Amino acid sequence: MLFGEFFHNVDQKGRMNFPSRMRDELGDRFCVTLWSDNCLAVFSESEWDRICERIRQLPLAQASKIQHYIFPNACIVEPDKQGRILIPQNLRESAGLDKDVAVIGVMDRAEIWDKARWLENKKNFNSKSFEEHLEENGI
Amino acid sequence: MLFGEFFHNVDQKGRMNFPSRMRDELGDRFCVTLWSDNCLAVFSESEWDRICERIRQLPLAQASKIQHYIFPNACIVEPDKQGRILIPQNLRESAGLDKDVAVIGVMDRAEIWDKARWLENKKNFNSKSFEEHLEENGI
DNA sequence: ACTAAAGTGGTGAAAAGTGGGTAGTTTTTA
DNA sequence: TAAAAACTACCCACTTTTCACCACTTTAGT
Repeated sequence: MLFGEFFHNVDQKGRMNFPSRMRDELGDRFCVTLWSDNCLAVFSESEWDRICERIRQLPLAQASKIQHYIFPNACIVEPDKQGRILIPQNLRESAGLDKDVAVIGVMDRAEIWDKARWLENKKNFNSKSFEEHLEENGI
Repeated sequence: MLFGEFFHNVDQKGRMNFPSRMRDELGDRFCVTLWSDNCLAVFSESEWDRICERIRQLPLAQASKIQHYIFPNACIVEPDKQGRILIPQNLRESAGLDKDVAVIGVMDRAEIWDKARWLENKKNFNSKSFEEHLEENGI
């Protein structure tokens, strides 16, 4: 289970540290791909297989759109001895990652956001809207 | 079953003592997460698993909002030998915890409030409105 | 009043995070 | 095709943070 909020930065070489707690959870290789809100999603290999399986089961027409979004913008990364990963430039650009990034745990995946964008996003989802969602969904 | 009202304080390191009676009830690891009213909710691991399961079963679009609220603002804590737990900074900030906090038992969960906010909240929920609620809900 | 439990504060070792150098490989360019 | 440039993996050194532990104080119960 992935959770928490961590702030790191991308160095001049394009490396970024990945929170150690999450590395423990994700295994020593994981998949990074473009996701909704133009953030990057990080999956463990097993979780990634599950996603692929779900996409495989979609009708071809619908699958195609999703496939074109996800797969060209996906890669497998392996942290170095210091726990850093190298995000390919096209992914960094797509997600608008510059220097300061936020890594957040979202249940079965992690997400990498530009820090400023993440903080902005947080503001829009407050306690009140949370309660409404809980109610709507009967939790 | 959790009940009662306890007052503790957070030290400079973000540690806070957790009422021993509640520790007995919650087990030796438990989950703290941001909840409604900007307070923190504390669940036993089994209770937490139940909540996660319910969220997992929601349609992806709806689940996403709730996930983004809860999971980045959640953590699993384990009391130290003195019975203290460490609340991450982002949780303390989100819940507005400074020094004095109130821990209250609410049936199947505990809640952690800033003490002043809790006392303020108590004032607004008096005997009269309690009776009205009982009546509204046919209890 | 004495004993045990609960609560508080502080310290040091280990882990995590950060920056940079170097060497080997690949890509670009003249 | 050869030299230059860019890229990346690996390694080392340093700083910062985290966490487990110890010692002491306060509270509660008999």
